[in-house]
Amino acid sequence: MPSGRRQRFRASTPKTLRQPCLRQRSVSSSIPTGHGRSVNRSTRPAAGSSARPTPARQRKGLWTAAGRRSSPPQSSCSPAPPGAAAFFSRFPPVQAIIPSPCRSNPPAGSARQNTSRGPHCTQVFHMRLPIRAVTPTTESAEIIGWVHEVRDLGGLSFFLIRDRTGIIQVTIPKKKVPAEILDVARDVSRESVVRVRGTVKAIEKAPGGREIVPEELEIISIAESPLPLDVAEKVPAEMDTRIDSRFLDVRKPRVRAIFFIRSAVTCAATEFLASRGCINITTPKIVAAATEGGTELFPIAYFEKEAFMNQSPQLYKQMMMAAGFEAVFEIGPIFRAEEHNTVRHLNEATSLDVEVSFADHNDVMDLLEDLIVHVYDCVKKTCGEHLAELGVDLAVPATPFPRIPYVEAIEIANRTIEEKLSFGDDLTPAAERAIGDVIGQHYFIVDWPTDIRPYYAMPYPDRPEFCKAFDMMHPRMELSSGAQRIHDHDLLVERIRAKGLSPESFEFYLKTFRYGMPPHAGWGLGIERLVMTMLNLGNIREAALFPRDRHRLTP
RNA sequence: GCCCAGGUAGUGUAGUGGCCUAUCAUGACGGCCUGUCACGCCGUCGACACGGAUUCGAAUUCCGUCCUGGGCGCCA
Repeated sequence: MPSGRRQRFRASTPKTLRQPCLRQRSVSSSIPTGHGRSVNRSTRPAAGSSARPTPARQRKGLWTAAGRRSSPPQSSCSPAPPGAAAFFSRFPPVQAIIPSPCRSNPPAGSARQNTSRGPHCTQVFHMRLPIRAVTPTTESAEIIGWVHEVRDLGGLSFFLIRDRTGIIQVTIPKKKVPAEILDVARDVSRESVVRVRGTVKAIEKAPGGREIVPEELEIISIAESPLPLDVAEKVPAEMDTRIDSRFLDVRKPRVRAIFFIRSAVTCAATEFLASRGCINITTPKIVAAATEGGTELFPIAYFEKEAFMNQSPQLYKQMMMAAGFEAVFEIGPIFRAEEHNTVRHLNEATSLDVEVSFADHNDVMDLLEDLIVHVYDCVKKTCGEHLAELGVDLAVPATPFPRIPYVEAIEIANRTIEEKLSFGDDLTPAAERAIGDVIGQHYFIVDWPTDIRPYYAMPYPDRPEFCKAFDMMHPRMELSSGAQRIHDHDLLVERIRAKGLSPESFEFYLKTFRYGMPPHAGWGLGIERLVMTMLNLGNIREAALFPRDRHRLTP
């Protein structure tokens, strides 16, 4: 039997040193769990009891604690992310770790007024301080976190405890702490969840200038050993291994930083678009027909009908122009059944889609570049620490982005690439990189040949072989594509036919063009690509929590 | 889908026919160690993807299967 297994069972025995007041608090009567059942708290093993808590019993105790809800969640009208504001309001220094749109400032004093616990806070754990909040001047603290590293020097041992706010050192001078704490410390494995309460000492030698000497130490959830990958990053892991155990991979501060920043990106984009009058919509992801032909669709069984996963909200956001919403946006998943296998493609991606009435392609390009700048600016202002973790020195792009006609773009590319492009070719990745090297910043490619753009792109009236379509490029790759759309019903039908598609299968869409359709324009932007290029990530899978690619369907 | 490269302890690697009962690191376990911060030192543990073939002899060569990474087409 592996030694790790043996250790796990030994560590499951209750080894908790509690103060009398804490004992009292933990033996309250049955409480609602918030999960449709009640759990009697007194089932938790008493300190020093000889009862062996099974892993199931341990989890039960956790559920009890985690499920407790003293009050309904606060309204989400608060500018801060729902839930997060209340949860962190007691610890103002920590708010900085939750990226929030940079224009949103919580009302002064709100942190102090709101003393009720947030929806995630619990009775048992409400004394817990985020690790960030423990400073050299803190007198005593109770923290809960994961065991990041253990260094046993003999008479002295160091435990690094990590939560999402940071890492703190817990120092155990073996001759000075109670034997019960030593017993627990001996059984702790890396990545276990532990609760530590103790005095805080300002020590220059310790990380963050402070450390905790424990008066209580409790294993809340033991981690099996060996770990599927090394969270402390002494040994690297390959992408595949990392995704197999993504929940562990994301515990790495560096990986976590990517997703904190991604959250800031989507929050900032949402806030920006709302401030420009765009209405946040949600459109169907299960659809009956292809949006624009071309890309492959994932078929699904929909009762007795044939259905597909949506490849783009394109048709629906245009329909909302006919609905008179005038400006809409959506951040949601898109599905592409293409069998590509590259570092910049996912089969399930996140798209930020925008559509605006009474606007042309130039108007929405202006909007897009303003959004990019706003998002970069917000990330730079609110995510400094996460950027530092990733070693990224973020430069906010300058506007206006150069707008290069397609014809010029292929000329630029042809100066350096081997396989020359001719008119009517789409840009190859090599061409994108060649142009990116010349331009050196975000840019647009405009005035595309009508033939290589979707049917809904508006041709120029005076030279219909070109259309009012554009791509927005990062020097490394395409981030967004958009266009002014055709709003004339008959022209649209003509273009659908010209693409070899059947207008009949688009009737639900075409119908909206017959009862008053305003001129409109819009674009779609890949969130993973935006994050990938912003943070200079080598693989788009780094920017998706649970990437779906050609071969991966789990986790 | 096409092309290329791979699959060796939990993780990351070395190893191109006998020097391999397989290297190094990390890890786990045991021991020593009171200021570590990738702690250090000693000892122990743990692996050649699967099936077939060639050979006196295969981690190494060949064939097949499964799996993975990257490039391309296409796209965001």
